[in-house]
Formats: sequence, C-alpha cells, structure tokens
Amino acid sequence: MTGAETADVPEDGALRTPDRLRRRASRLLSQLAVRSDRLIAEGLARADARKWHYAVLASLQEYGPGSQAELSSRSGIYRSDMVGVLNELVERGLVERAPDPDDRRRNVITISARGRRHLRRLDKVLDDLHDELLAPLSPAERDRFVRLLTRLVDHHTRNS
Amino acid sequence: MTGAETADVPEDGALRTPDRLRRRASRLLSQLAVRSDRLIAEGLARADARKWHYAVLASLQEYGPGSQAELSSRSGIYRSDMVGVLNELVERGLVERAPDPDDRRRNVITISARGRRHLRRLDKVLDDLHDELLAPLSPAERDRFVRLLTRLVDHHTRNS
DNA sequence: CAGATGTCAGCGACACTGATATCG
DNA sequence: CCGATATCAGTGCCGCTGACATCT
Repeated sequence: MTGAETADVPEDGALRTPDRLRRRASRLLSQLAVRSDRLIAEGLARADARKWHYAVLASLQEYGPGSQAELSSRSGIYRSDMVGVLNELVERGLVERAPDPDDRRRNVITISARGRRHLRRLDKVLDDLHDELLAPLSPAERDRFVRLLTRLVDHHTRNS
Repeated sequence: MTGAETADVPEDGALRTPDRLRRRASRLLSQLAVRSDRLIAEGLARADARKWHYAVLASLQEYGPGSQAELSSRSGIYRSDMVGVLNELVERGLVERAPDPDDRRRNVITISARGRRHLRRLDKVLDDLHDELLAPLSPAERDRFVRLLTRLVDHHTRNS
C-alpha cells in the first residue's frame, strides 16, 4: 500500500513518510497563505475594507502624514497601486489627499477622524480574524510562529 | 517616537511595538509565501520545471498511476489546470497519457523512466531551495516551523 | 540635465468558475 | 436522467513593469 517499488528514501527519520509533497515548507506556506488571504479578505470585506486600506491607515496613524511615495515604502504597496487604494480611502472619507505646497509634485495624505475610528474597528476585526487563523495554536505557539515567520521574512527582505 | 496618543495597547509584552502592521501573522505569511514562491519557481525554472510538475510527478511515484481527476485531488491542482500541466509533462516525455480502456472518459497517467529520473533531480533541487528558504533557522526550528504550518494547514483544510 | 512623483495601462501567475462534449 | 470526466474560456486578485507628464 505504501509504494514499495521505490526505495530512494534515506534513513533521515524526518522525511521518510510518503508525503514529502505535503511536508514541503514551500507548499505548506503557499497553501496557508492562500487560506489566510481569503479569510482576511472576506472578513475585511464585511467591514467594507481591504487589507491595503488597513495597511495605509495603520502606517498613517503610526508614522504620521506623508506623500504617496512615502506611504508606498511604509506599507509595501507599489506606487502604481497606491493610487487606487487612496482613491477608495478618499471616497470613504477616511483620508485626505492634498497637494503639498512645498513640493508640488507630491500629495500629502492625512488620516481623518473617521479614518481613525475605522482603523480601530479594523484592528478589532483583524484580531478576531487572526484568532480564527491561528485557532489550533496555543498563545505560546502563536508567538513562536510569528517569531519564526518574522526571522524568515527579515532574512529574505534584507537580501532584497 | 513610539506613537504616544493611542493607548489601546495591552500589557501583552508581545505586540506593544509600533509595527502591529508588520507583526500580523497574515501579512508575514503572504509576504513570505511570495518570496518562497518566487525562490522555488526560479530554482525549478533552471531545471526546466514548475512546481506543478513536481507535484504531479511525486504523486505519481508515491501513489501510482491515476486518472487526471485523481491526480488533481492528490496534488491539489484544479482539474482545469491539470490539462496544461500534463501537456507540458507529456511534451517532455516525463509521463504518458493513455485512454483508459475500462472507462473511456478517463486518461490513465503513468510516470515514465525519464520522469522518475527527473523527479529525483527535482527532489535534490527542492532540498537545496528549502535550505535557502529556511536558512536562518536551525534544524530543530525548521522542524517546529513545518509542524506548526502543518497543523494550521490541516485545520483550515478539514473545515474545507 | 538627472531624479523624484503621481498616474495609467498592462503582464503573468495563480486559484477558481462556468460551460461543453463525452461517456458510465 | 444523473453524475463523472477531460477540456476550454474566462475572471479577479496580486506583485510587478513600463511609460508618461509634471515638478525639483
């Protein structure tokens, strides 16, 4: 039953199960990322938001107003995509976009009072969603998981 | 400097840094998944392969020949996308696609000798790529990481 | 002039849907 | 008739590229 004709399996003890396919970190990672993205996207959609909205609003509250290019590097959204996200946020009255008098190429983006309220709500929504995402893990495990993820992400972004 | 006007941060000790944005598991997850996908895709491309090739070949070797629908559920590729992947594999002589005499709706897919050789090579390539992916982690940490990922993926696929 | 900025149009990959013809 | 199968066309999202006009 367990594929007998191929014996190229080492005595590793770690990967001798027949599901080397399923145990590959890269596969697990992209599978989980897809589930996670969907979970988050659907949860935020119920609050009439997308994850980019949160990223921009959070970066505005934490680091203050800024040009679109600045917001772009803060939040990880491409300059090209920033435009559309800001259009949606302005439309909803969550941020204000005003031309910078000191540098007329730029727009200064500021979070509004309504935007701050919305952000607080999104933070709660996200807390709940992450509770759902990490449900099978204990608090300590969640912490370890986030720490491992952080180290990996840091490593792969430093080497750009 | 550390955002003073908002005090909705509990004394958790875990998330009191101003980068709640960056520490969100969902964000870390999708960021890392993107990096990982790219790393794997580029590595496999150098061996004239894609990750779907590996998935199909590995599932064929481990579970034996099968119809396209079977391969689809084994490997997680959608039936619709299976067609194209198999076209590429047949083109390269790595699998054989023959109509099933017992059920003329089906094709029976079989891995070829060349496919088995190719699979062994891909397994080595993937080992190296995962070494690169998980570089900052010790062997024990890699194991823990994979275990955590597995539990999360399992949880989110059981509840379909 | 080089370089930064905001904007727009488009690409390729991916997970997924829907329709269709064929067959059990 | 229902259900499964293989195939094809197409959608929406995402990270990313290229080009452009404007301004420093």
